[in-house]
Amino acid sequence: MDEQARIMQALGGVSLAGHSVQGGMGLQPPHGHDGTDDGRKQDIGDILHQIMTITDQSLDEAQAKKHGLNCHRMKPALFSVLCEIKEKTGLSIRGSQEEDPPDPQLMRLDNMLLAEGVSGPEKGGGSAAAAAAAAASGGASDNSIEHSDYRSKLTQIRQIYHTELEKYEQVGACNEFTTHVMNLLREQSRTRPISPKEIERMVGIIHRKFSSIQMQLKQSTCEAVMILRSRFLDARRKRRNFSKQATEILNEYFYSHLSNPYPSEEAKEELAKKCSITVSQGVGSTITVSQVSNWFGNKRIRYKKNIGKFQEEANLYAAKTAVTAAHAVAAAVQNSQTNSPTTPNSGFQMKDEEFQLDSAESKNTLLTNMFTGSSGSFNLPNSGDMFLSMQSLNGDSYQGAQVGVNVQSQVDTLRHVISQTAGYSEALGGNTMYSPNGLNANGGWHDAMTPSSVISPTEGPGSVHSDTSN
DNA sequence: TAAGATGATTCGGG
DNA sequence: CCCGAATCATCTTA
Repeated sequence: MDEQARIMQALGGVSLAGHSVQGGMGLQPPHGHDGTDDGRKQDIGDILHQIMTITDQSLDEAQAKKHGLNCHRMKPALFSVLCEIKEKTGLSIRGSQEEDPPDPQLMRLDNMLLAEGVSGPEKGGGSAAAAAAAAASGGASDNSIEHSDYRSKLTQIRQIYHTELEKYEQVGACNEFTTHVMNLLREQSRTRPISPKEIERMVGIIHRKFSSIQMQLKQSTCEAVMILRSRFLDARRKRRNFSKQATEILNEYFYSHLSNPYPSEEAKEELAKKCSITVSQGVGSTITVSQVSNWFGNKRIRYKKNIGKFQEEANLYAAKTAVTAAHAVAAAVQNSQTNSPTTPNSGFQMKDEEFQLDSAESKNTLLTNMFTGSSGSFNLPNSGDMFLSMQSLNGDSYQGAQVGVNVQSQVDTLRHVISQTAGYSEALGGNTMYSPNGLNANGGWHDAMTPSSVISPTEGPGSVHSDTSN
């Protein structure tokens, strides 16, 4: 290696200048006055030349020459000179490289591979990978398809990594190579001085080389994992719109609980299930609870941000819900008439007079009183606000009011049909779905408590509950 | 292809 | 941990 080159250089220095070998055993300065010196000089120059050119020759030739040199009468002298040179150059060599502290980068890589479940315990790697994947996904996902995909890819990487690593570690490529080099050095030690320290150093170099290969392996493994991960995350980020039915279900719920659009955990689950059912026949994907949460989060914020934009949608769903509720009521009528035990709308009787109230505010207050037992302490907009918003945004107050009236009358007629359960009363009496009644002056829902135990009118009693506000 | 819609993510607050 | 808000990235639509 470079050391050899250095020695060669030193030897070259001997042949050219000769000063560096002053005092060498039996060797005289090349510029001595003795006639005999010329002959020796010639000799040495010859030998050195042979040595220098030995690498240019074929193996056989070199072998032969090597033997010749080995047996040369000047060999011991030259050898000792080389020893001396080496002694001197050795210092600089030694100074040039030592230190071998645990590489911080290597440690980082190791840690990462361990964390990613690549270099961890062999068999349990799957779970580690899953954990890593779960961590990567924020722990809130159950998209098992992508998980398994990710895991299998990770396993692949892991396998490649281990087989490669084995080549360097367990199979002992490193040791093999080391012994080979040591043999070579032993062989060479006959023609040139090789100290144990030097061998040690050589071994060190080899080990470093191998560990740098290992490092590269780890590095590229890490890279692969990172790429895989980013792809995985990208895939997660890649969104697909929900199916129309799913959106409809969510919207129905949202607008029928507009005063408090915070579905409980169970409600979310139920919605997710419902949406998944309708979705699955279309696309085949499922909607998770967290997706429902996302949806409601987005919906709330966007609705609040621009109520006008959603007014039409709100009206649509209000009407739709009212119609659905009408069916439900009709069914309830039948049920109550037949006194069917399957309908849980048993005891709770709503007084008609309570439904005669026109003001949304008083209605809400009343409902609140009814269900919470407290006097309306929160800040609700009056019905004027509600139509005002429609007016200003639709540019047609009459139309907006008309819709409200239509729904209202529809609801009113329904109200008189039958005494209602709490759920129906909210669906009808508290039919705030087409107005932002739930929003207080600050634009927040938090104060607008709706009657507890709200039941989605589209489903009948006891289906999706959303009561507790958060 | 730009603009708008929409699902997902991130961040700070309670 | 949930929420609102801001933002990102993709999908849809005109």
